[in-house]
Amino acid sequence: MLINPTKIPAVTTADKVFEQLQQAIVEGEMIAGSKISEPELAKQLQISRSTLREALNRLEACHLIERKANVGSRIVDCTIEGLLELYITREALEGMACRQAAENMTNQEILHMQDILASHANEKALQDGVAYFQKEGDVDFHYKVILGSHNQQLINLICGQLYHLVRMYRYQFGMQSPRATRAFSEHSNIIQAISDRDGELAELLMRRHIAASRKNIENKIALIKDKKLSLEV
Amino acid sequence: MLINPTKIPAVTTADKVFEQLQQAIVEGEMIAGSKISEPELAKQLQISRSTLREALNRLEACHLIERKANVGSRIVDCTIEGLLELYITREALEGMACRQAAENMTNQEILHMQDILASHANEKALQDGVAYFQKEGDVDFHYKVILGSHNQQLINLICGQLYHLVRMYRYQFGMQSPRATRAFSEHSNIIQAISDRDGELAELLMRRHIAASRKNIENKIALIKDKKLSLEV
DNA sequence: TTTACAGTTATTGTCGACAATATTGTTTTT
DNA sequence: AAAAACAATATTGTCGACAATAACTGTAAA
Repeated sequence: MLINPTKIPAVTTADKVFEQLQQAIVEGEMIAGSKISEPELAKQLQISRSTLREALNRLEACHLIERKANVGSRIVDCTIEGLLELYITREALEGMACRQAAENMTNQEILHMQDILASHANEKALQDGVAYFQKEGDVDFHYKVILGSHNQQLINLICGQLYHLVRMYRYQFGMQSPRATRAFSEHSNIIQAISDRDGELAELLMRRHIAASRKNIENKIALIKDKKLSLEV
Repeated sequence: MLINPTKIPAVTTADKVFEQLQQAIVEGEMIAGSKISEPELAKQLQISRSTLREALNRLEACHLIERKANVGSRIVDCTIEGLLELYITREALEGMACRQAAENMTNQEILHMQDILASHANEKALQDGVAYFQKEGDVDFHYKVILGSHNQQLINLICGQLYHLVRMYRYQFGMQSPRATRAFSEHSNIIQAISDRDGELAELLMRRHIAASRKNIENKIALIKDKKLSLEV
């Protein structure tokens, strides 16, 4: 399973450290909001501070850490507002990517994507609708669409930066989508629009698909707030 | 005039070098596509290679240079495809930013933006429609909208990364928009939609505004190709 | 008791040197 | 003569040490 389709094999040690730290941050092994001590972490990883700083620079580039001059680096905090902002941004970027995919994907690419979805459908039938998201089928589908846009600018922005944050939020907030079956049919409709070369519809459906996830989250949050309120009163 | 509204005062020398190089690349002083020699440039700037590399990392983060491991850094070169991809991306991101601006801007911010436009209108009248774009009034307007979205994710992506490239392309291709007056009225309509709190319309108008620029460029390119063709034949 | 200041400590930023890798030019072999 | 292998050179990646800045602690004054 391909987690990051734009990944270039890490050759330098700074690259490897970057990937290692990226995973550690995304999966919550390094706790969000905490400060990073360069000397300590360097000793722990058995590398020099320069090499570590090289890796930290790249982590900063994909917004997984924040740096202040002469002060230091902190792992980003996951906030509700940040999560919603991320979804808004995804809606804009992936919507456009989907439109471009409808225009630019090759017939072969489309066929391949249809195959993937069909195989997911089988797995889903077997495992009663739970497997799809647990196996990152969702992420996989979105990646396929994004790459299908053939727009390097969009690909870089979404895969290179946005999606690390997306995965981080998924881990931090333990989001196993309960919307699996509905999302599956939405994916199916999107692919249909793409294969019809209907860019406008494809964008619309993708935006709805992401907006639905966002609203789902907003509802949950509102629910939690209500509960808290009722507990407090 | 505020070129980069998200700019934090550069405190460290690496920061200053970064800004210096950024400007040099954007304005074409360092020629696009050329290779960067770390030892040479470091000596030229009278800083150590480590400091230079720190700056190069940030330039890479905003896609102004490209690095290959163990090979080196090159300044990105501006291609027609890249330019069009950039406009597509802007359409998606700034369209959404505009929608959010309609939802999130304070009344005061809206009033301020209306004032700005009005003052531009006067200048324009005085200087016969040329001044607006030369004074970066266009960039300024777009910045205001983006910041007005109050969406940090969008702001970071657009101002932190996309717009350096946008400005680079403007310099490289010598784009003084001839669409000044039309763009001005488009800006006016967008502000109206924002002040009406009509997010949907605001997004639509902004997307049209950017798409119109893109199509304008596409037409020019087609024209050039035709000329070349007729010369060749 | 709180606040302001000074000295101390620790962390970050910068530097020059060394090691590893890629490129170039030369020699050797087919 | 062309291609391949090898050596020489230059460039990038990594390291440890020093300098500059910020954070902390303790002391003195209000």
